[in-house]
Amino acid sequence: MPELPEVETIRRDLEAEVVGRTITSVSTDWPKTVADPPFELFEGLLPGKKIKAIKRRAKNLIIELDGQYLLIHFKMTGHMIVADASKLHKDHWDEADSSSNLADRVNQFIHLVFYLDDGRVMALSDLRKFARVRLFAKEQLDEHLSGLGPEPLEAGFTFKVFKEQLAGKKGAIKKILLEQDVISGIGNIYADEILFESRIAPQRLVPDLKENELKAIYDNIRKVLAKAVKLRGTSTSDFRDASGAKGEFTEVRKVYRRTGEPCPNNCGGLITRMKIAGRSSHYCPNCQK
DNA sequence: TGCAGTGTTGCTTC
DNA sequence: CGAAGCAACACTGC
Repeated sequence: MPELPEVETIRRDLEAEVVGRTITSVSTDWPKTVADPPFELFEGLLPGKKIKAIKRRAKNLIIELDGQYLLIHFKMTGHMIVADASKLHKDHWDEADSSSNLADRVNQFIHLVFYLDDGRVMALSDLRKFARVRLFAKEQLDEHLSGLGPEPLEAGFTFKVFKEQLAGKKGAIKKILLEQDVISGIGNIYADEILFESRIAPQRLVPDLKENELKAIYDNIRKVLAKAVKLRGTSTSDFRDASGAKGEFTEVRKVYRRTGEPCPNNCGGLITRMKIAGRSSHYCPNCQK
């Protein structure tokens, strides 16, 4: 789930908690988590590396080490936990926590652990095991990120840039908002929320959108994402911040996963779900035209 | 019980 | 070229 607001929440937490620490060792129960280099090499390269900074580009978290960069893409269910090492058992991934709430049983889904020099760990929890970690030199990192579209919350993302990015696009606006080379960082939750706030139906084709409609979408991309960052993300499923807390956008989201509920605009319509480009889209057929 | 559905992305196929 | 399907996994909910 981690989209821009969730990855940014993780980034801020890690920046506060682990910058300046040195990695003492690494451990895994799912070596495929490390895509490059192979884990046998990876685990030998990291001990002794100091964490210099924590950055984010699109939905990627970037941990800057001495001259190298750890890039983590969380895909569907990945997130980072910082805790005292004593909270992890030696065989922590074989131990089920007592909580009945699946997503709170963090230990069970930890697949990669960075032990730190202050007795804590920085751990990747990932129920579905789709997350991937890569270790890069600067040039490789830049190359890896080179195809991404603009960061929607940065000053450079103007209405003019937005329209340039949409030039030549022919598909449904919902589908285009999810394309990371058009705008980076938006996923299924926030695409639905942005279109609801903009009163635009998700299946509307980009070439048919009028200037004022494009402006509404542009404004709401920034408003919705900024609000979600402020509220530390959405936890309709497993997302947790580095301390294990849920994101508060979950409570204020208006359409995502609210199929059948009354429209929050009190228009009398019901939130409807439809598939667009293979993805669930939630919207109010009454308000969104 | 079984199976469709789930936040992402990239690869394959047509 | 684009669009669609699917795979990578594990769990939820109908």
